Amino acid sequence: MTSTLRCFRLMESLAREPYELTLAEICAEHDLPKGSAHRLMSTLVESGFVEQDSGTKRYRLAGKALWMGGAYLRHSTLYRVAFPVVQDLSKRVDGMVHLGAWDHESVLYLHTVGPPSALYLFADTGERRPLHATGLGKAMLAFRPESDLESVFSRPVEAYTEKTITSIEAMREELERIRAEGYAFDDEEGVAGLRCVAAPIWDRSGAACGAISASAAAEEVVGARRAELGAIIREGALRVSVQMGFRPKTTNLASLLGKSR
Amino acid sequence: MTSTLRCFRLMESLAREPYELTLAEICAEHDLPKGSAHRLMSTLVESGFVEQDSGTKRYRLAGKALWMGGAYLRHSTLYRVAFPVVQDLSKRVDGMVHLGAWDHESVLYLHTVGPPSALYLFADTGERRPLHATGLGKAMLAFRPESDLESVFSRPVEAYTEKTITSIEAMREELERIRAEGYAFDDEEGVAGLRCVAAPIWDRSGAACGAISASAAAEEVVGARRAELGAIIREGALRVSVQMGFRPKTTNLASLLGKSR
DNA sequence: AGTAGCCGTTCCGAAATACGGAACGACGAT
DNA sequence: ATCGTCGTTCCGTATTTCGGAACGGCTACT
Repeated sequence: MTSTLRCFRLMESLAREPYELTLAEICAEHDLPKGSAHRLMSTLVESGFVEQDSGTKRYRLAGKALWMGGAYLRHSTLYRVAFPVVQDLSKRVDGMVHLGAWDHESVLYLHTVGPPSALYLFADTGERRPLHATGLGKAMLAFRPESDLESVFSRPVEAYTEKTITSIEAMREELERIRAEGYAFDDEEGVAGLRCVAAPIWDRSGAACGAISASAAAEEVVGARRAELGAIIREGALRVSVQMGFRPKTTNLASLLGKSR
Repeated sequence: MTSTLRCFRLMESLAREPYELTLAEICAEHDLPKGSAHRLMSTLVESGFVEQDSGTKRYRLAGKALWMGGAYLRHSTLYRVAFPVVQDLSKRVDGMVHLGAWDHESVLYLHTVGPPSALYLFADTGERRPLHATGLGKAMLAFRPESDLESVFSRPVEAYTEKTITSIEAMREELERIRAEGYAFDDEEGVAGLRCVAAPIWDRSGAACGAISASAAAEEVVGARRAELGAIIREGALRVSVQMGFRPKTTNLASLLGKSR
């Protein structure tokens, strides 16, 4: 293992709770001698991505880390194209709207816009969540090649709530339903008490590269509200898709948007 | 120079436009032989922070970079405390509200909330801007030790518009005005056509560690509107300060909030 | 179709760097 | 005042990095 990779490992542990570590804690976590850990951390500090608190001597990520993360977003066409749409959707559904990207067989959260009507607190940008237990993930998976589905279920998947779909057969049926309806419905499968509706975003090559979701407390998504949200989100996601260069095979866009509208 | 620091340098060039580079471009930019650059980039790819497009062979930042940037925000108490306040302020002023932190003698943008009434497009999280040409920067500088001011002007400062304050004497007067009014006014000093009003956030130790600003087209911030915005932003920033553990020296908070309210 | 040039990748001996145990020094707690 | 903890420094050994050169695949021009 090269020293560089070791440095990255150490830096990564600063990106997890509790976000601030002493040298001794780092040594314990990575099973390193003090001298080595100190040298590696000094290199990280010199790089500017890590800083050491002059008082507590603890190490933490520096502002440069945020800058680099921002650069990822600035480069992301998905983010740039979807940004105004997500904001618009948040207003139309008056709820929390998420934008996620397909990344290494998981959902990478790119952006979240909260409901205009209420305060919210969420800092999930950059978080990674599983495909099988999120509306975003299911929406993408439904329009991905079979191999991706199999890959997800090649290892046991975690059940986050009692409603989480954990078998590939059940998921296959669910994905069929999603393809038929054009949007995914997450019924407290990832977080208890939280329902969400999601639709995929296709890129120029026709691959489901991302998704948009609207989420709300379970009791708010009942009856006709579900299909209503579905139609809004599906339409927004398609708008993003077209801007991404996606050309629907059917010349009739209406079919993708369902019977409503 | 260690190989690790070289890796970080290469990674940083991927965080700048055009965000995607070929090996040859990296060699040219950093004056490296092909073999060395290839090895360093391979290490970065192995780390997971950089990925190589299988088609174009170009290197770019990977999702892990976003994750790490997000971790910085999740750890930031300033971000967590100010988040709901910034959102509330955006509604009250119906405009763009920025949250910035003091970081290495510049303004580090942590968060932006757009006007609820209109679409906007901004991805400035993680961007760094100078203290002397932003409302956020001036607001902080006004409540910082003199040494910080001198440090900023120890080198020639860039004039972004014809209104940018470039002399330390003029800035000293400006900061005096800010201390008297309790908020900073950026009159197209950073970007032509853009005015903004900003107020500092103090931490437990009484240091101006961040600031909040409201910005709008110059023609929207005229007459009484300026003081109106100032009062709103100042009040919000103080709310954040108190939550950060700041104890105003004056028992009378009203003095910090000015005559209004 | 042929060929020249560009680009990414692989290989290898020489040389510089990383390695980690041990000693040191600065605090804080007992 | 003393012990223990923690971060820092030092140094000989061993491993890794270094970068020139050769290779192979691709594209564009002839």
